[in-house]
Amino acid sequence: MSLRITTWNANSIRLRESSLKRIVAEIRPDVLCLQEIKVEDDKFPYDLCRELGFPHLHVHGQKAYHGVAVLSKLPLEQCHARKWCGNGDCRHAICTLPGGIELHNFYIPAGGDIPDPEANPKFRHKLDMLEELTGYFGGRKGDGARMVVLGDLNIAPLETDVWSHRQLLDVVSHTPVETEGLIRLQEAYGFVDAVRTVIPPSQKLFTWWSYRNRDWDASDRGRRLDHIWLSPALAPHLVTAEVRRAARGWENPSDHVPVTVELSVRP
DNA sequence: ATGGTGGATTTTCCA
Repeated sequence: MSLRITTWNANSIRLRESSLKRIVAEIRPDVLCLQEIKVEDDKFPYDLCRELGFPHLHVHGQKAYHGVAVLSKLPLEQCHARKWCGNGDCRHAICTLPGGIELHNFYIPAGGDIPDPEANPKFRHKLDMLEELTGYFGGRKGDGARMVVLGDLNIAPLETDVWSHRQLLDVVSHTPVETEGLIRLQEAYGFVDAVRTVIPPSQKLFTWWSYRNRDWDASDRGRRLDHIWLSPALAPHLVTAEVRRAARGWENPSDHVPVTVELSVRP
C-alpha cells in the first residue's frame, strides 16, 4: 500500500483552517504532522480534523508557543512524548503507525538571532537539543527500526538549502555549528534525507520564506528548514517526495510549506 | 547596516 506522510509548520493552527483544508484536498496525506500549533490541547480543532478524515489524533500542545500534533487516517499506537533538555517544551511527539513504523515529529528551537551559545540561551538550547538527539538516536544505531523522523528542524544543512550560502553563514539556521550538528545527528543513526534523494542537492530547495520579504516569490530568499528522514530499514520503500511551494502563496499562509513523502509499505 | 511582517498575548516576546 501507499502511505503519504506530510510535515507542516502551521504557525498557529487556529488561523489555518483554509490551509489545512487545502493540504488535505490537494496533497491527500494519510498522516499529517504539524508543528507550532500554538494552542493548548483542549483548544485544538479536533472536530475539524475528524471532519477532514483524520479520526486518529495525537496532540501535544502548549499555550502560545511550540506544540506538535499528528493527524492520521490510520490507527496510531503508543503515542507519547519524550522530554528534551530538561524542560516542558512541547517539541516532540512519537507515534507508531501500522506496520510498526515509528514516527517522530519534531520542532527544534529556532535559536534566536545571535549565533553564540554564550551570549544567547536560545542558541545554546538549540545546540543542546541537537546533541541530546544525537546521543539518543546514536545509541539506537543498527536497531533495524522502521522509522520516520520529520519536522521543522530549523536548520538548512546544504549550501543549496538557502538562497545564499555565503550571506547566511553567520545567520542562525545555516551556521557551520548548526549544519555540522544536524549532519552529525543524521549520521548518528544513518538516516536518509528522503527529500534530497528525490530532489538532488544540485537544485536549490526551500520550505520556508520569511514574512518580512515584500515579494517572497520574486525575491525567493528561502531556506529548507523542514525535513523528512527515513531509517535505513524504511528508505528502500521511498516512492517520491515533494515540497508544495505554492502553499506559500495561499491566502493567509504559514511561512512554512508542506513537505510530503510517499512510501510503499506493507502494513 | 537596518528593518522589514506575522502570531500570541500585551504593554513585548518570539520567529
